[in-house]
Amino acid sequence: MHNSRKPPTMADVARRTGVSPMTVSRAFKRDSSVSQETREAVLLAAEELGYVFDSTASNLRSQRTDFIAVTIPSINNANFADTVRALSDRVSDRGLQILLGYTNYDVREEERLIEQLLRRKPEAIVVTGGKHTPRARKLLSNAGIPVIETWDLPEEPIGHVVGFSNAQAVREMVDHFVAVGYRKIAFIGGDADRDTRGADRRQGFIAALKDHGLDAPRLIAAGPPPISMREGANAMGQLLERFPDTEAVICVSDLSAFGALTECQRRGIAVPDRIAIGGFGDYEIGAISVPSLTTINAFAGEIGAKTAELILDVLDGKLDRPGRVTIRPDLILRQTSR
Amino acid sequence: MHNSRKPPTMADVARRTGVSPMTVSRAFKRDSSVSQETREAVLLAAEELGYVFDSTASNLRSQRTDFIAVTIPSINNANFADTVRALSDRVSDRGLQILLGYTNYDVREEERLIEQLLRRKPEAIVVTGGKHTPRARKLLSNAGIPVIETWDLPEEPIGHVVGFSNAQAVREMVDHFVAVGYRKIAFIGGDADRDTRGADRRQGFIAALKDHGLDAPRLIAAGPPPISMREGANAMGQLLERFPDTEAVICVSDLSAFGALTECQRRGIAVPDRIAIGGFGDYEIGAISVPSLTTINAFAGEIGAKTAELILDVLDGKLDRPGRVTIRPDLILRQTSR
DNA sequence: AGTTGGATTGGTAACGATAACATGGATGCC
DNA sequence: GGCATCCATGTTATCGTTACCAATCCAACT
Repeated sequence: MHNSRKPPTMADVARRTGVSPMTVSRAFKRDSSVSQETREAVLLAAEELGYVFDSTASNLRSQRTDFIAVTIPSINNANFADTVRALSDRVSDRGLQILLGYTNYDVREEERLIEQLLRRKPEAIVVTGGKHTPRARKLLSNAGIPVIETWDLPEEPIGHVVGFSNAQAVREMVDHFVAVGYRKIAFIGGDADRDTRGADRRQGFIAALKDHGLDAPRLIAAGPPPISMREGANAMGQLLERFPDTEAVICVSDLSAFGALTECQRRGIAVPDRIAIGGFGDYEIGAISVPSLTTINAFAGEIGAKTAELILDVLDGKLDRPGRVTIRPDLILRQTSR
Repeated sequence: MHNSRKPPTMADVARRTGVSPMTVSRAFKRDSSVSQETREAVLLAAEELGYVFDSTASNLRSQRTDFIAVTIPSINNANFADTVRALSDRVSDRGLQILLGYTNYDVREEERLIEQLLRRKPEAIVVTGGKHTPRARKLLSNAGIPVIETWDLPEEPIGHVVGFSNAQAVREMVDHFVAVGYRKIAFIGGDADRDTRGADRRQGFIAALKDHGLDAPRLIAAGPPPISMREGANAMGQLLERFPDTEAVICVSDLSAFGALTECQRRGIAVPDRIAIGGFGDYEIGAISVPSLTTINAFAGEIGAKTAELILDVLDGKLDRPGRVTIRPDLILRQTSR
């Protein structure tokens, strides 16, 4: 019943069923023209033989892999996970599979990853962010497949875009904070260059303060991305020591914001009465923590969903020029701020 | 400079370099015997032509894909993400790439996913958990590649195992809780059948209570997995209403435990004085929350690392019989319990 | 000088599915 | 009845790389 020989091929299934290999091939496709009867016979024979469809051969001959390549900065981030999940859910029933890689928030690693992914000949490639090495840009441009940049609004997109302005989103939080009376506002974020979206948020923060004619910005560098809760807590400690009169702090993500909140709790500092806290990303923790976190919802899931739609449209030929889907982040006011 | 023709192949690169396609192929491999001079010439020509190595052809001819297939219940879970990250980091410098899929905590979906992944002809397949449909078991057994079950200690493993006993881990927490004087202990978890590791934890809980001769267990079903913070909070609300005299509660994960903690905070219930809380998984939130969470560290990263080691050993022929790596979870006592 | 051996390169066939085209038979329509 | 049409199936060649084997070259040695 079990043989330790070579695995069976379509030819074997064909022989057993008494049809041609071509018919077996058709039986394994969804919409191809095979009689119901024949298909069932083929699939039965395949199951009996323990035949497993060989994508590698199919990929080469048909020049289709049904892969959608996706790069994210970190696999361990609920925002990006939400995007990937929504994307995956919406393309998977079309037989497309996500081929995922992560860059560790490093454009050099992103370049390597992109090259590696393109060798697999995906049908489309989705990258997080709009900043890339020149070679990465070139690789993407020449790949001959749809390219979608997400989580950003690059000025010179490579192809399609589904994203939002990180700077603008933070600016709106600053506007609100100023409107309700906060003046001495700080920012907790990562080191300058690694996390480009984090850097954009900081830029937006600095620009907004300037527009409001406020103090020189109080910036706390919490270390290389991703900024953990722990690092957010440490950064809050630094902030309280270096700028004790700070009235509000905006953190690069809800994770660091929560860390900052806990540091205040440990020190007996009232939030938001003594200091207000704002986060970014609308992670679940921000909704459930006590007090709950003021934050910005960037609609991570919707980014994935819209990206999926866009990809399907392009692959169906329904969209022949670069698409640009702009997401409008929502400021969510909760208990850590007025 | 740019042509909208067909993408170049190795033959084009060979022609431009003045060598045979075979030599081009060798130039793209790491250790193959090509003179330094030739290799550089080939790679230069390739770059000039914008040639991108075609894995699909390579995969078919060499019968190697360098994929490691991995199934996890959810892409949005820090524990599994840690495992995948450690695994990925350790196999990627050997040129192996993770092919990731998620099952939504459903063995039927797992079966579908496993079949889909096996079609891609991975070098090995890593599955989370030790419970599968009969057909999934058969697919894995017959795949002819190393199979590694993780995050569990199945009694009849399919192949290799890197994991721990979920039941035993929770049992040890119960033992501790009983030792320090808690008697009325509850459990917050998911619906019975979906999350098999969660179900094992509940089983361990029930068995441990019985061994200690305690009350009928106070079980709160928080809904289908994954149990979110919000669901943990709701479950805590239910628990407080149905069993107001409960002294301690063990939650299926740190996320639900944190939700439960916040519910106590909202209701002004002292933790741990009025009720103690234990979690599972040692998520970052448990270490940083105020109060910090008593939990169980299952060494998610180490599971990934050991799995990687095991895979590399098997692929190198250094291990010819099924490996079984047992992880010993750690009980971490923090502020939500005595 | 002749032989051996290692390093480098080339020629040929094959991996296993399917695109493209062809065929036979049943059905529909005037 | 004759012809067009459609459906189910078969035949052939091919996708682009690389395993396998062979050939060449040069240095080192007897």
